[in-house]
Amino acid sequence: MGQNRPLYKFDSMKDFHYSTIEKAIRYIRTHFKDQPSLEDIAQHVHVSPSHFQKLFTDWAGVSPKSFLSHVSVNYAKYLLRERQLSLFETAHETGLSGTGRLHDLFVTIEGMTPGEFKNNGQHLNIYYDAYPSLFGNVLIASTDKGICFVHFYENKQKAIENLRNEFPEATFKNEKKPSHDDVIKVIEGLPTKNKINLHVKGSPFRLKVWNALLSVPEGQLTTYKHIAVQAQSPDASRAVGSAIGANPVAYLIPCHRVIRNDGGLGGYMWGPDRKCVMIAHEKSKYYENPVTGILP
DNA sequence: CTAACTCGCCGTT
DNA sequence: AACGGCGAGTTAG
Repeated sequence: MGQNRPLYKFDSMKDFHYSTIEKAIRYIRTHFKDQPSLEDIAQHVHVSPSHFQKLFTDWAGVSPKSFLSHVSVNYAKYLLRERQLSLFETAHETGLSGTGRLHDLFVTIEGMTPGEFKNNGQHLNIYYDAYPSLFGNVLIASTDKGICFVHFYENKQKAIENLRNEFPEATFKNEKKPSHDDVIKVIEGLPTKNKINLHVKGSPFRLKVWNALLSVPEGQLTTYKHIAVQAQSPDASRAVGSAIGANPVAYLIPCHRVIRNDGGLGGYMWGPDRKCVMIAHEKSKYYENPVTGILP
């Protein structure tokens, strides 16, 4: 399984890696029934098989062949079945044990005060910068109370615009902060030095939903319905969907760990492919080969 | 037995 | 009043 292995030698390689990997994953998802060979996949992403093999293994920690078994429609269904057996216990027991690599438990939400909320961020200093990450480029921003914005992006200017849009009256400084590095660490599944604070704005209902998400451990899945129950609105699955979609801090509030009750992947703000990659990658750290024997 | 469809849910804009 | 990152029940194959 090998966790904690260095994933890259150079940061600048990350983005190239990710786009190649994403392309490969997309190919695998749409062709999984054909069980494409290493050659097939490598050819599709225009890389030599041997190079692709290395690239992929460096990125994921498992070979493409092993990885293939993670990504399929049946995979999600399988997880769902497994989840039904033990979700309550595992989520709660593991969630509170504090052992292992449950970074999300170290994340706490501090809602914005009504004032900050209403003023659109007036008198708020916001420090932001763009970073490459395991799952593509991210724009990270923080106030002095905590992280307030994490968006994956294709177009940097657009992303910055979204950020300004979120807090129209705030003062922005293009400046790196130490807390930003912790965010990257979490995204890469590595331990962080410090506890991470979130400083986000949202209605009481949204905060409830986001808090519920924080109790979903890394590598596990839950459903919109289940979150609705936890938020004490058991019939509000759909509203939960919108609330999750409005999550301003990607990955830290793990909206990628929520799938449909029927086993479907569900939507994702930053593309279903990316969601699928995240799920598969997290899962691959826990099981070497979880679905052997149940593929079609 | 699945896959598509319908219709109800409920917090936001 | 309309619109979703949804779900349960129903129907068509």
